[in-house]
Amino acid sequence: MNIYDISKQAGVSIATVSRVLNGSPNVKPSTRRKVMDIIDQYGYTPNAFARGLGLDTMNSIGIICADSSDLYLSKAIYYIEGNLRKNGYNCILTCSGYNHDDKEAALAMMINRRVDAVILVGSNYIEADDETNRYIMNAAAQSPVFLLNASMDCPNVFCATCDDFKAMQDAALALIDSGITDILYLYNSHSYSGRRKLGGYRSACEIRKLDIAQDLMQFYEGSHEDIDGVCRFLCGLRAQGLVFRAVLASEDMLAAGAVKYAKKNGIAIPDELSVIGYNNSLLTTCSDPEITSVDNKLEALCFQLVRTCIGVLNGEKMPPKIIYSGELVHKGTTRLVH
Amino acid sequence: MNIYDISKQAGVSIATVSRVLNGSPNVKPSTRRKVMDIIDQYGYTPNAFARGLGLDTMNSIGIICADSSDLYLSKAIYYIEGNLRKNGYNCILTCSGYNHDDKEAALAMMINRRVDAVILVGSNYIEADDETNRYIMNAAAQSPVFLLNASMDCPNVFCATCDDFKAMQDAALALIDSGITDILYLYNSHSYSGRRKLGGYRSACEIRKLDIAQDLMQFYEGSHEDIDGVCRFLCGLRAQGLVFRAVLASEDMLAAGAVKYAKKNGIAIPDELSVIGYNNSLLTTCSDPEITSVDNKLEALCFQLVRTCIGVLNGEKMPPKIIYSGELVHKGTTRLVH
DNA sequence: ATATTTTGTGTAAGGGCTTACAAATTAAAT
DNA sequence: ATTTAATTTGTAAGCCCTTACACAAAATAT
Repeated sequence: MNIYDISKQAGVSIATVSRVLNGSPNVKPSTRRKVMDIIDQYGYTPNAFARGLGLDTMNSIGIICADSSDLYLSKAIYYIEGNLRKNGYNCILTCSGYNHDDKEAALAMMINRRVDAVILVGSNYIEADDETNRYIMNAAAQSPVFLLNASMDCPNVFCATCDDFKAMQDAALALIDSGITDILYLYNSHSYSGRRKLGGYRSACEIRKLDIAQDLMQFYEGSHEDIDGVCRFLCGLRAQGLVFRAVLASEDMLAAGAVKYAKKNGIAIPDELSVIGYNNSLLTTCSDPEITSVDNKLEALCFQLVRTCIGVLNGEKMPPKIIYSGELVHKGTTRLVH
Repeated sequence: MNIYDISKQAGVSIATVSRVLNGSPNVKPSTRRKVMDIIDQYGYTPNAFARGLGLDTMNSIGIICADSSDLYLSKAIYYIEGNLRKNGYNCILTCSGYNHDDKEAALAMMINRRVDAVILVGSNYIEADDETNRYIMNAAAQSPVFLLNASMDCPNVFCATCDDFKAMQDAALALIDSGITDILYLYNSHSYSGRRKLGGYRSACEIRKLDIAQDLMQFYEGSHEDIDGVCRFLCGLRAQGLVFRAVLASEDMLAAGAVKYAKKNGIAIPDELSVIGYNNSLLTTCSDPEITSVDNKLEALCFQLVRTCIGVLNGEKMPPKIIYSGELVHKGTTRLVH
């Protein structure tokens, strides 16, 4: 069943059927009705591929993320997909993993499929190195590219990011100003936002004239889900004699590991150990006590990113960068001076 | 830049270019090289829409889930997408929400886009009522449909499910057999698997000749992320005088709420209250003590579902149903007799 | 050296839609 | 009633591939 069949049944030309299908105003109401009746009767649906070929778009947008099951990224995907759908777009999702070549392949695949735009979800995607820049630029030459929680100066690349530097700086300052100086900064990503966060921590220490002991910045190499691994990792540090009275984590899951560590070792939270996480995810609520964490305004960022995307696709001039401020949400793992 | 341009540059016909592009064996090696050189030189990529039109497929598969940010569903998506990608398929993802019409619309959209198959992720999608059956059957008339954690007898519909009935029955029996009779069954979904789980609980009670007090089966209406809401809900039940010495939950998040409730009220786990969750997700590790939970073999199910899907698309005869057994993973919220 | 098979290549016909432009119909203006 | 303008419809030319079929070239058999 194709447009010719419908046109024959309705006694009109294919052009008229096409106009009806596309809601063109230049169709006599009676004709429209006649055609619609036939369409409904046969349950006809225009062939999306042919349509795509004619219009050079299938209204689909590529979403690439490293790992769609990640607590944080999955939320981003949810928000982005929902907003795009409201605007009439479909999403082609792919998980690139954290490997370089796979990321590039994912991007190339999207371009091949001729998506209208590509959204790179999660700063984990963007390693902020020249190699990455190169292939994102290549992609941007074909389709506009939108980055969530990353930043890049490149034509046809648009970003929505949380000011992680500032947010982490604030979190660190809050700890310092409540009298804690031995702050262990715990992170598990060298990604774009990972660097920004680390920078924020360092900057806070500088501002308050604290020495930044190298071993108070620890990189956790384990899986993104291995809370117990984090716990063991911290136990190890303690065994080595490292002293810290706060854990400032680049992700809630690391913070959850820190809480677990404290319990295991009979360390009182927040009296003997303060913990601050990042993302303010479900994990912060699940933990006991609940974890103080940075809300990085994910929903708003996703909303704005999609808004920008739609604008660009409609040919509007859009700002290349949107920046939101994070916010420290005080819960049970800190006792901060306000 | 299209296939004509390439053919002109390479001094061959478009048919030859097409053959090179599609890896046809009937091309002289020297010709292939000549064509490939031009293709590489211009970075040419065949138009996916035209290809789709010609082949009547773009190798894409629709994934529909209620909520891609759900801890459990997001994992399913991750596994499914990964497996499909390995087999050369792309995924079009959409979140239908829990509303009936939206689900139907999502399904219709996938069919319109002419996906090769549709995968419905999560039993939440399948309400096991006639209305749902109708539109899934409609869809199945166009493309094969694959259900994760749901079941349906319908041509062109294939399922991979965990035997939730049995798993929940086993969990309940384990509690009963360790001497606990006041088991509060807590659930938050009337979905296909939700019913199966409830059935398992009831069956266990019957087997052990326990009366099933109606108020020991409680439905939680709040959000799927509101752990505190669950906690309040249980506090409410307690205030009303309901006595229970175990919480058997249809989802880990509910179990996490139960743990929180116990702590808030100074109830010792597992001595005074046992808790069992379902899905064995990250939440079980995050909680203190860690939550005993049912592992429902999600990864294996996803693997098999995709395997079935690929088989069907290759024209192979595939089994319409795959059933795995769940497994109770003992952790800290129970002290069960083995 | 010729006939036969195998291999490689080209021509042309779709696949199903959109849309510019031409043509026909209808409405408004004179 | 006739001319002009506005509305509605149809024709045909793309969009860019794939592939059946025909034909040419090369390899093998006679």
